[in-house]
Amino acid sequence: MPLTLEDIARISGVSRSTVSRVVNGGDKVNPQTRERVLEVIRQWNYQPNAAARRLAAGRSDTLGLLIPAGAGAAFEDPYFSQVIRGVAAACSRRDYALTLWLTDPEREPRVLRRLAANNLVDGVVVSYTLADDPIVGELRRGNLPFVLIGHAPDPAINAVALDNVEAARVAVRYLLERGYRRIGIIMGAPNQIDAQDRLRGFTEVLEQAGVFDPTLLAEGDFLEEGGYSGMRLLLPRRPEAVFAANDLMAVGAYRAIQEAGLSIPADVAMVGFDDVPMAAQLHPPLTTIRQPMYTMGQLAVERLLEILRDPRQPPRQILLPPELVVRQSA
Amino acid sequence: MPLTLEDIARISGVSRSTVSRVVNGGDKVNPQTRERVLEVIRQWNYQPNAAARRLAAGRSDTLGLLIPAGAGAAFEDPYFSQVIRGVAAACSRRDYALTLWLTDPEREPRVLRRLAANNLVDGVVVSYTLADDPIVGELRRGNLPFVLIGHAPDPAINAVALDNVEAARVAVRYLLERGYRRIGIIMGAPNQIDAQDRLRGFTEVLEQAGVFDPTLLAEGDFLEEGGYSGMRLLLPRRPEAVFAANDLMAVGAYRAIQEAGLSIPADVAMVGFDDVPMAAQLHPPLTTIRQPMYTMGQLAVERLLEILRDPRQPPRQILLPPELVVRQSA
DNA sequence: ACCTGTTGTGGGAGCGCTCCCAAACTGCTT
DNA sequence: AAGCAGTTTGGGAGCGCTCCCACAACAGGT
Repeated sequence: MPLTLEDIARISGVSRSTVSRVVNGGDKVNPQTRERVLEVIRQWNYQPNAAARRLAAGRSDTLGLLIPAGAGAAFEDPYFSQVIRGVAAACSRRDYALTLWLTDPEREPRVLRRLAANNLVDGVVVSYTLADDPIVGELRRGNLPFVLIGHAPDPAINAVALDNVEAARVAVRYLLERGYRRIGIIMGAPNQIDAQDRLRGFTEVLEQAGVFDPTLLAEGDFLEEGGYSGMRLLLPRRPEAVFAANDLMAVGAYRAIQEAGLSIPADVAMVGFDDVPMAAQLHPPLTTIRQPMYTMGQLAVERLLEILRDPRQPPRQILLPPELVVRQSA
Repeated sequence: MPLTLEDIARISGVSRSTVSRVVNGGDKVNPQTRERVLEVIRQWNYQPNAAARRLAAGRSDTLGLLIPAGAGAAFEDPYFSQVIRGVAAACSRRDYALTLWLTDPEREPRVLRRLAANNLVDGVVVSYTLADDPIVGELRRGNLPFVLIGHAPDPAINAVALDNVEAARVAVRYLLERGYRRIGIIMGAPNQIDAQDRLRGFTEVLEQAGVFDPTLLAEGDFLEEGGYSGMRLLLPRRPEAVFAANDLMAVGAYRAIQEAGLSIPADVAMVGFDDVPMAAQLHPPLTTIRQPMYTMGQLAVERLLEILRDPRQPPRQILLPPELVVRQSA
């Protein structure tokens, strides 16, 4: 049986309260007493019972990470792994536990309500990728502190994101500068908000340059497969360059291009999005927009902890600047 | 303020105990009473407080997943993402929460002790990849139910794993059958148990065939970079085929081979290990050993739940058969 | 000598549940 | 009419902590 606070108190000859103060880095404890108690704690390897603490204090020292992409196909995308890594690393550093919820989007509200009512977690980082995801409304209505990651819908909401519209602009401007005019896109899954944003940036720049061609739009799904089929559709239309809305689709696009006996970038130039680890390993190495998923995960946690410390803080959007990583595909 | 059991009891005109019974699918409740209470619960959207439940029942409905690979470099490997996915999916299906710990191996015992003393989790799935990881001893000494994933060190321990030795044999035998004789290996990180096992299987088969050549062993690290440098070392020794101890290194090896102006499999054949999603997308598509990480994650959770249901069950090792996926690289 | 403030400590109450045992009610037998 | 088994319900105790208030001890100022 694990020891309790009371046990430690008895052993070290003080009261429950004093031990509690020591454990919680309490303020008003005689240094000698503190030392004595700490020694006992060390010696007996006492660990406070988290459940009791939660119940009594209404605080769990646990954060949640909610990824509605589900355990489904979308999880192939290294994007989510990197986000998880970042969030987990930050939690671990801050001595918070991390509860992970990979849900289907439909089950999400249920999960959320459970989390909130429960003080299972003190706050939650939510990956926001689905356009019109009702989760945002749900979160606002609830009173569980949260930070969105991936998209910042509204300045009144805490979020960490890349400016996807601007990022797409950067990519397309670069292609224009390199002299490409017939520029196509393999779009992301249409219900994904990043996909919509990237398409918007893409369209905008090309229209301004007067070279927008709607026949060079191909639907995609953010997966390798969609990149492949998107590019197959695009190739007969002879694009000089193609912007893939994420790297995974760029991989598929490469496959289609190379199967057609064409070469990158001589016949078709490519720009991707995300800069997943694989991107640098492709042939030729992929020029892409870097999205610092790992860092975003960390930032989201830091922000969340700030909010927990001082709940009255005004909301803040942390928008990271897009960065173009030029390699050899464009 | 969220409602409590007591509130529901008052509203529906019964006692705390009765509501508790209803909530927990209790046995002895009058069907009409049950209906009435359920209706109130639904109407007021009552959610039991998990912390209180944990404290009172000593059960948390939460499983832990411990990955000592850390938030470090090793996490580049999709292996871990897939395991996480599998575990998360199974937990979600069984209505268990999942607490994720990506720790440095050194911090791991501390985490573990915290988990155990705490009833933070009912049980834990532990990724076992580091040879001589003291965690196994630690787990045995403790009384937190656990299942290892990735390697099964001992029939007395619950584990889900692939037989890595046999898997390597399968790969090498295949290469021999195809007529290759100068067969090299890019080994995994030397402190990883899978790396050792795979090397063993590799060596064994070649020695039996009388074609083992110790100059065709190259050190690796399970990362892309190590695959690249390993292959650079190997190439001057003119191997006809190379077995990479995981797919990520095969990617690096491809890069080295192609940079050298050689072709796969004509000049050098390649076999990988894991069958990560990327494997099928390489040029040429990689022949590899499939390791069903996602399934393994699920199986580990199922097994853990079995143990929780009946703690006196004899331990069981679930060993999955290796499967060679023949594509075009060998 | 008194009061005042400061520092350190102790213990009661309570967080929201589960578990257990006892009480109340039912329907049936003798 | 009393007795009994079986079913259904109620309430006390307690899980291990935190929070709050009370109190003890001692300093310094009047």
